[in-house]
Amino acid sequence: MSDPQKDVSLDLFIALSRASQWVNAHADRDIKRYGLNRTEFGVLELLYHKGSQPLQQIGGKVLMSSGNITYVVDKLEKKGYVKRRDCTEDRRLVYADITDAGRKLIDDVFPEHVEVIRRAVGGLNDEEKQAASHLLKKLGKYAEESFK
Amino acid sequence: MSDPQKDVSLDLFIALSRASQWVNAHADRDIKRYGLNRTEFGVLELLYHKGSQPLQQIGGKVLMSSGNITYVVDKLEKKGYVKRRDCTEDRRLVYADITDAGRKLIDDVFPEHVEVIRRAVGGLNDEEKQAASHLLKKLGKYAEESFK
DNA sequence: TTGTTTTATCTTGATTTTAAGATAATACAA
DNA sequence: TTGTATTATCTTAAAATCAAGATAAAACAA
Repeated sequence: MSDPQKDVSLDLFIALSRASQWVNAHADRDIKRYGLNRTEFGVLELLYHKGSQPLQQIGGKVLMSSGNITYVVDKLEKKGYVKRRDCTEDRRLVYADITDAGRKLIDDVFPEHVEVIRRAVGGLNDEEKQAASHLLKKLGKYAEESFK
Repeated sequence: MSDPQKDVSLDLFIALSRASQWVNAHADRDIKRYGLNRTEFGVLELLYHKGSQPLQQIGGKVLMSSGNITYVVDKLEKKGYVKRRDCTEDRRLVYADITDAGRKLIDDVFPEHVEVIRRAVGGLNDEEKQAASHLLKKLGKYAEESFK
């Protein structure tokens, strides 16, 4: 930063932020068409692909505060896509189950959504995508572990 | 997405989101120490590095709604880091100027901030960082241009 | 039992978006 | 030119979203 030549780390940081912002703009706009926002869609998709989860575990996977999970699940429940179910063994736990309507929504829109994402990342060819994925996984994993 | 093998685009999208999320977690935590949040810091840094900007243009660069620009600039102005200045040629425009206090803040904290970012992206070596930057710039540029 | 930990909810404040409105500049028609 | 319509910019107010802390309930350990 003090030296005149561009800093590679800062350069990477800016490129990462920009890329994420713009690719997400595509995804968000698409999700909006389904009457959901990014976090709602993320939770619903998680339940679809991974099955019922206690709220606690959802938070860990989507990187969200517990208060916000309650809020998001509330909204999904109001929309009829998710149902809460109390755990009988451990009564502190509350499971979120996807409903038939929720499953149908994902069935209907997920293929389109993937297509939108595919177009959004169309700036790279398959080989480049793989290279980028590999680097980003390494980058993300390190950033996560060193966050403490 | 219907075929069983992992989709390279979706894979990239997830890796991008995760990496951005975790690297930003480092940056956000650091920025908080200065009494600002990510958007405030982003706007202030923009004014520091690129000079005075009409509010409108800030929004374009930081990808924010016009209503939120007003809010963020208000806060920066209350904190004494920014000053509004009406444009004389085009009276619809309002410039945001960084103040001496704002400049001093960035002078003081930017080096530390860069250090935090450098540590956050420490999962890659310089060569990998350059490769990642290159790919991400390409990715971001395409996503931006195809967003319309 | 008592105290600690885990989990979910509630509450509150901060942030963001959206929509509407005010004002100014521009384009265009008469 | 004059007047009108359109467009651009910023602000305001309302509603939605998000995040953090406090609370409550249940599980667990001593």
